[in-house]
Amino acid sequence: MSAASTPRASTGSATGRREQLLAIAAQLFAEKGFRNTTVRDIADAAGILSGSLYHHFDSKESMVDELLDTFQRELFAEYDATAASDLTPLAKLESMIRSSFRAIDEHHSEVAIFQNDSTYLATFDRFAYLPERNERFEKLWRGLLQEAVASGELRDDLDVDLVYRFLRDTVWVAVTWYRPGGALSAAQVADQYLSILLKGISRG
Amino acid sequence: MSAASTPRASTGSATGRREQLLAIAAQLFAEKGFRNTTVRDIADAAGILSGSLYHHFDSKESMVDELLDTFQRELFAEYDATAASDLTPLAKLESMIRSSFRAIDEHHSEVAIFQNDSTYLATFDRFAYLPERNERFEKLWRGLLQEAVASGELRDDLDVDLVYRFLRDTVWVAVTWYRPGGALSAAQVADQYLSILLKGISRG
DNA sequence: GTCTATAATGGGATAGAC
DNA sequence: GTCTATCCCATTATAGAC
Repeated sequence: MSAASTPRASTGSATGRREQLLAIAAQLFAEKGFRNTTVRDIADAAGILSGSLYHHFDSKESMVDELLDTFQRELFAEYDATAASDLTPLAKLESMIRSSFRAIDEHHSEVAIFQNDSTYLATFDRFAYLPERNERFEKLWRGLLQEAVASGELRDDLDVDLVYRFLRDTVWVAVTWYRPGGALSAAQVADQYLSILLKGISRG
Repeated sequence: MSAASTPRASTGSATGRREQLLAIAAQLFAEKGFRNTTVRDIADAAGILSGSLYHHFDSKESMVDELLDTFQRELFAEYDATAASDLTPLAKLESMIRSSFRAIDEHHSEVAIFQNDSTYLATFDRFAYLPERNERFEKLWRGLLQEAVASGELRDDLDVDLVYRFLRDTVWVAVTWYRPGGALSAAQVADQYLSILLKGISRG
C-alpha cells in the first residue's frame, strides 16, 4: 500500500469513513451474530443505503475478516512477547490471562464475534486462519500448563486437558457478560478470576 | 391429547417418525446453529423432501421450541427437587452442578442449541420463556451462593456476582468440548470441575 | 461517497396429488 | 407420510447516475 493509494484529503477525519463503518458493523455482528446481521442493518445504522457499503468493502465477509484478523494479530503479538520473557511458566500464564481480559475490555466486539461465529466462519476457505490460530493458542497454553505442573507450581492430580479447557473457557466466556466501563475493571475481574482459579472458592 | 388422536399402528416403531425428525433437527441445530440450518438440510438428513416436514411440524421454529421447552422442564424439575431437599447450601449447589453436567451428557444437542441460539430466539414472543427461566436459574444459584457464604462454607472475600457467573459459565461452556461417550464420563468431569472450583489449581 | 434500481439466489412455507 | 410444484420474501451484490 503506497501512500498515494491512501486518500485522506477532503473530509479530514483521521479515522476515515471506512473505520467508522467497520466499527458499526463490529458492534452489530457482536450483538446479533454475523448471519443475523444484514448489510441493510449495517447501512441503516450508518445512515446510508446498503448498496453504498460496497463502495468501501467487497462483501460482508470482508468486513468480518478484517475485524478478526487485525484483532488476532495484535493479541498474538502480546502472547508471543510474554512467551519469550523469563517469567516462570505459571507467571506467563497469569500474564496471558491478564492480556486476554484486557482484550475483552478493549476489543469487546471482536472477541464476541470470534466466540459466537468462528465455527461458522471457519467453514470458508478465507477463514482458514481461525482454526490455525486456535491450534497455536492451544499449544502455547497447554504447554505452559504442563511446564507449571512439572515445575511444581500447579497441582499434579488434575487432568491437564481438562484444566486447559477450564482455563480457556473461563477467560473467554466472560465476554458474554463483561461490559467495558462497568462496575469492575478488566484488571479487577482478572484478579478475582485468578484468585478463584488458583485458590478455589471454598473457605479453609 | 386423547389416545385416539395418537396413531401408532402401521409402522410400529414406538418412537414415532416425529421424534426421529426432531432428533435429526436437534443434531443439525446443535452443530451448525439454528439459522444456519435450513429446513432442506433437515429434510435431506431424514431422506425426505423439505415440504414433507410440514406434515409433522408447523415451522422450523416449532421444532426448536419443542426441543428446548421439553429439555428445560426436565432440568428445572431436578433443580427444584434439590432445592427442596435438606442439604446444606453448598451441597445443593454441588448437586445442581452434577445435574447440569448430566444434562450436558444426556441432552447434548439441546444444551448446545440453548447456549448458541437462545439470545437470538429470545427476540421472538413465543420464546419469552427462555429469559424467564434464565432469571429463575439465576435467582436459585445466586441465592444458594449467598447462603453458602453466610453459612461459612464459601470464601467471603469474593464478589458474589462474579462467582455466580464463573460457576454458571464453567458448567455450561463445557458443552462446547464435551462429547458423550468420550474418555471422561460426565460424572468424572463434574468431579474435576468441582475440585478445581472449590480448591483451585495451584499447589500448596 | 451515496443513491436508484435491479439482478440473482436461497430459504421458509403452502396446496393438492399420490 | 411423502412428493411435485410453486409462491413469496429477505438478502447479498452489482451497474451506473449524481
